[in-house]
Amino acid sequence: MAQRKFRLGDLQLQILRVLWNKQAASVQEVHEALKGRRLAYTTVATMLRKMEQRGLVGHRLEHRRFIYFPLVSQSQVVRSATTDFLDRLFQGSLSAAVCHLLDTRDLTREELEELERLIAQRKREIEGDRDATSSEDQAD
Amino acid sequence: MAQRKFRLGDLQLQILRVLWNKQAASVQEVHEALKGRRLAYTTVATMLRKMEQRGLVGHRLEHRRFIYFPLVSQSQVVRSATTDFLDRLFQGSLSAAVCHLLDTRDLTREELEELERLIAQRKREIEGDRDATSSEDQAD
DNA sequence: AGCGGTGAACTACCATGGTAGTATTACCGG
DNA sequence: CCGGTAATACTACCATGGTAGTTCACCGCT
Repeated sequence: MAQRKFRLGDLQLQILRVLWNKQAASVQEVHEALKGRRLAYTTVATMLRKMEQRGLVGHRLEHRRFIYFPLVSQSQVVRSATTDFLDRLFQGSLSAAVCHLLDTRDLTREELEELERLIAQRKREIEGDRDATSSEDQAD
Repeated sequence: MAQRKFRLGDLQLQILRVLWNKQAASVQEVHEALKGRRLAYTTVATMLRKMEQRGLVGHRLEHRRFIYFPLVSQSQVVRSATTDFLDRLFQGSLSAAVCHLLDTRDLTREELEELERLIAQRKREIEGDRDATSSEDQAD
């Protein structure tokens, strides 16, 4: 896969999030959705144009207005950002990262149990995967 | 604590990593440690100087050479970068992040169990913290 | 038909990370 | 004492993210 890394800024990410949510949106709508940041309308428009140049979003014309839509999927972006994060800070080691997370975030018992649930579920999934995928039994 | 966010670039992070490992190092040494990147000596020196301006590192004079040392701890940086990451991509939700991690990284059963161990351990720690500071004989 | 509003385009500007050449300085060995 | 070497300082340049003003075109309304 190795899609070239999307190194996105804050604003770009927020804009994309709006587009992911709405599927598509005019500059107005994006600006509105981002009103917490008190940006000028033109700032949003400019950013959108820059993002289009980079292939992150596209637009179509509709009643004289540009309707922008994402060209990259949330999972693509999140995945690439995560890889980036793990590489940069933990040399790619997920467990090192989780370890740090557990040590430095104040998690409640409930949250920890939530995580346990997630892991247990995932474990079941891959067990199932292994049994179902093919007949290559790998005894360890 | 809310230490102002350290938004560090790749090179800066790598340099800091060298300094964290060695405690302190001359430009030469840093340059050497980063030879994989094929940087000019002056690039490293410049970066170090810029980082000093930002308060990330300091230096002392030793036999006419600058010996640089980190002024920020690894945990400070990692913590702030992690917060940043979680905020930017998962609106701060750790479990959303872990969830994504589990879904998109291909983890082996062993890795998952390693994570379970980490979590279980952490759970014991906070339980112990909460109602039994001295008796560590908490069976679950 | 002119006019104002809406939206897009263009341009500009700043900060920062990254990169490196050039100038300067200071020490050391012959 | 002098030149070479090694290290630092200065400066410059580029890319990108972020921010916004100005200008221009067009549409609908009075």
